[in-house]
Parts: sequence; C-alpha cells; structure tokens
Amino acid sequence: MREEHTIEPNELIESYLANEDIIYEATQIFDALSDYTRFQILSALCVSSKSVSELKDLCHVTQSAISHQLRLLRDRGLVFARREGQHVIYSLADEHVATLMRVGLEHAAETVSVEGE
Amino acid sequence: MREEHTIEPNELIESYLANEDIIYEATQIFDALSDYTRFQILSALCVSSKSVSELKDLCHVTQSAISHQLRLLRDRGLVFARREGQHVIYSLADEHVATLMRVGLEHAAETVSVEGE
DNA sequence: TGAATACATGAACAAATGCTCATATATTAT
DNA sequence: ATAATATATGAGCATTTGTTCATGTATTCA
Repeated sequence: MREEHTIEPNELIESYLANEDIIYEATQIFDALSDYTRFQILSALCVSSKSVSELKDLCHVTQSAISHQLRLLRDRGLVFARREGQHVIYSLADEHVATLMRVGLEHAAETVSVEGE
Repeated sequence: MREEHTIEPNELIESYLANEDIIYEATQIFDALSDYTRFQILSALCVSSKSVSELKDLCHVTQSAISHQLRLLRDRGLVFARREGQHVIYSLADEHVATLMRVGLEHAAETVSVEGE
C-alpha cells in the first residue's frame, strides 16, 4: 500500500508559507501537542472541561507539573480557565486543536499497527 | 466571535486514548512539526519532492543542519529518500502530514491576524 | 586515478524543556 | 481568625534539542 503519490499543489499552504509569523505560530501549536502530558491534558479537555485536580488524576503527574503545563497552554491560547469556587476549570479554547488531534491520532494508529505488524 | 462552545464527545479520540503507544506516536508527529526548520522542510515537500541542496537553500540553514533534520524525519517515517545521481531526493511519505499542516496553518493564520489586530 | 560536488554523520556545546521542591495565593469551612 | 483544600509559580536541575565543526562516504567528471 504506500505507492508514490503526488500531492496536488496546495495553494493554501503556499500562500501562508511566505509569512514567517504564521509559520512560527503554527510550530507553536504543534509544539503544544508534542508533549505526552500536554497531549493528555488537551485530549481530556476535548471530551469535556475539567478542574486541575481532575486533570492531575487523569495524567498521573504532580499538581505542580499540571499547573506548569496549563500555564503554557493558557499562554498560547489553547485553553482558558474560569474559577468555580475552590476549583479552576479549564476548557479547550480552540476547535482546531480537536481536529489536529483527530488527524494525528489517525496517522499514529496506522503507524503503530503497521510497525507492530 | 469565540463564545463558549461544546465539542461533541469524540468517540475516535476516546477510543485511541487508552493506547499509550498511539498517544506517544501522535506526540512524535507533532514534535516533528514543532520546529521551524522541519516545518519549512515538510511544507516545501508538500508542494513537490526536492533534493537536499534545494531544501538547504529554501530553509536558509547549513547543509549539515538540513541533513540532521532529514534524518530525524526519515527515522520517524515522515519522509523518504531516493538517490538520483549525485542528488538525494526527499519526498513526503504520508498524506496525513499535509492535512496536519493545513489545519495548523489555518489556526495560526487566525491567531496571528487576531493578535495583530 | 584524482578532483569536485552532494550528502551523511559523530562529537561537542549552548539553549530550551519538563520536572521537582518549596512556597505563595485564593477559597471555603470551622 | 485558623485550618484545610485547590491552584499557581519561582528556582534549581537533569535531560533533550538543534546547531556547528570536522570529517566520512558516494557519485560524477576530467
């Protein structure tokens, strides 16, 4: 399966590639998704908004580690937080993120099943 | 324009999230796209296959830097190489990559235009 | 065969990353 | 007010990352 295929010239991509800022922003999103802990956080938030402690339990890391990663995700505009009593509830801020994760997981699922032969 | 929205429970995502290997593989793809040089390489290859020296000129980095990054991309199965005389021609190995870049660039374009107000 | 061109690769190093530990802040309950 | 719970954050540290420099290999041409 994987024969040599031609990818039709992608005009969208070409038009953006001239803009350094856009390329940099794009790499920042992918960077956010490139860490195991952050990927877990974001995918958990894809399903529903969650408090810091819920995320901490789901990801099996310390509270501090989660908070540091949440700060990074906040700074990059991928999640937003609202306080609710003692808790702070985080939500996905962007629908593109869910799309990216879906496509990334599809690719990953194929790769894993192929190499796992 | 960004009101609070609900993301419908994504069954695909949920089904993959149990598998650690798949999550790890996914983060590896995103990691490949998270570096400026690599992103340039991959987007150039989205348009058409290219030799190492063509990529070097496009990305404005040294030949060594390009080769090191190409090795990483090869190891992760995102590109493949074929020799053609003195040249080695690199091509995209996976169509998912183009999709990911397209979505990432769309997100980035919105973000940049919003913050640039 | 020898020189030139194209590409690959190991070592080294500075910079970035992700975590832990300690501590600070905010909210609620007593 | 005090204690308890939930979250945030700075400093420090080990690891990873991306590059450069030097050198190695492959191919073509004279």
